[in-house]
Amino acid sequence: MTRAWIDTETRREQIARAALGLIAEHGIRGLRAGPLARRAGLVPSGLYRHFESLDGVVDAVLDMIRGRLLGNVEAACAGVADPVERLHRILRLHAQLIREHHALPRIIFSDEVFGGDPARRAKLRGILHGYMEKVESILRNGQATGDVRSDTDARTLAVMFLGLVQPAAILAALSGGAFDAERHAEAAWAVYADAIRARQRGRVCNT
Amino acid sequence: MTRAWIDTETRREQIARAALGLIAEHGIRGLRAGPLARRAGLVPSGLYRHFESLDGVVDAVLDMIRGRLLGNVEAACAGVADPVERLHRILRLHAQLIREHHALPRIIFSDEVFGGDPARRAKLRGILHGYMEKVESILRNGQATGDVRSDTDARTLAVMFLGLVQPAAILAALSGGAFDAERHAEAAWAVYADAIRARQRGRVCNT
DNA sequence: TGTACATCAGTGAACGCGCGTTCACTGATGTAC
DNA sequence: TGTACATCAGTGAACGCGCGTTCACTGATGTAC
Repeated sequence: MTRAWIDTETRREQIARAALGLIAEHGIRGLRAGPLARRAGLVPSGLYRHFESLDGVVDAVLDMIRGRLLGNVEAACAGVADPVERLHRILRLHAQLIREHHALPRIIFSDEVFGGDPARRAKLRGILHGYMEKVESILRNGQATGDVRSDTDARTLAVMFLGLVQPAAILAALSGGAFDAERHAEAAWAVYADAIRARQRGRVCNT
Repeated sequence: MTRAWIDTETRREQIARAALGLIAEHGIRGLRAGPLARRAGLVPSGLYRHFESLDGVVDAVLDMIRGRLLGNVEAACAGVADPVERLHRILRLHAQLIREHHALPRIIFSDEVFGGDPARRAKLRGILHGYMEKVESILRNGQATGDVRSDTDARTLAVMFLGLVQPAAILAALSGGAFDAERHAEAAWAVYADAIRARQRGRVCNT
């Protein structure tokens, strides 16, 4: 077998990507040295040229996820001013992301990340908080301009926003794709957008 | 040390309860024979008098969860006719349940359950589906009586309902309780209830 | 009411397997002179 | 321009630990006669 001589930077990426795939298929418990190495095209012991341990790989995966999430936010906001429209685009991208990487919910909710090392837990919290803060600031912005209702605080609306995809992601993962998360996201969005929009809340004219 | 001679039925319960506690504290990976046995007041090998394997314990825990969830639904519906009020009560009970048993989200999203054995995955799916169907039927009921908007299908509204607590549960678990899931649930409920209620959707009078 | 026996919940020691990680090595790549 | 050498990505074999599970046992409880 001919050895591929690849510099550590791209190897790290390959390995992280392979890890993401493995996790998507078998959960974080499926992230084992053997299969991971094979998938990345080397031998188990070879992993340790590029990572100190498997934990290091998990960290790299988390970094990757953070990047994608924040990338989504930026992409969604680029060239769009309306806060509600921004959220809509974030939601769509998020739903797509989950379709492409079933791994996402699995990583975020895994004990590996959840229970285990406090440092890693803090890291995950940082990621979620970062993402949520973006959403929250968009909402607050909308409240300032009068596009979004002000009688509910932005944080609550932001957490609700997360709730638009999250359960759908789980149902999709459990049903093996039978449940269409993107479709749900779209339908739920209509309700949500309608609910957060500022309007005169009074009696309705039947005319 | 004096041995406690306890019949297998109550032992199974004790063990399942101990498992729930362990999972709450350390995630499903924390469900190991040693600590579990100690917590239940026996020796590791003693577990195998009552369960075939640790997998069996997990199954028992799942059964326990199913029982609690469906119990909540029943309790919430007892003596209440209004569908929206029913949902409100379910939501409150659910939020309480999560506060008392941080384990819940951890189990539901764990790979142990998620990735691993297809049979167990099906079981979890059954639990979630059962729960969701109850919610859905309440919503459909509301649509029939005209209390709930009919322009969105009940399933979508049901999944959204799950989304009211779920992200909150995760944030609470990650923040070690700093984030108050029950409080969020209540605030989010106001928005949700308002959104699902049937109303004339037309122009609004400013009087 | 006492005795014999089956059953069953408990114990500690040991087994064995999976799997992450280490180690000593090989050979390619880059660089100094 | 060729040679010597440091560096670094690769390999296979082996190690070692954690942990689920098994086993042979002990002694309590329930029951038949």
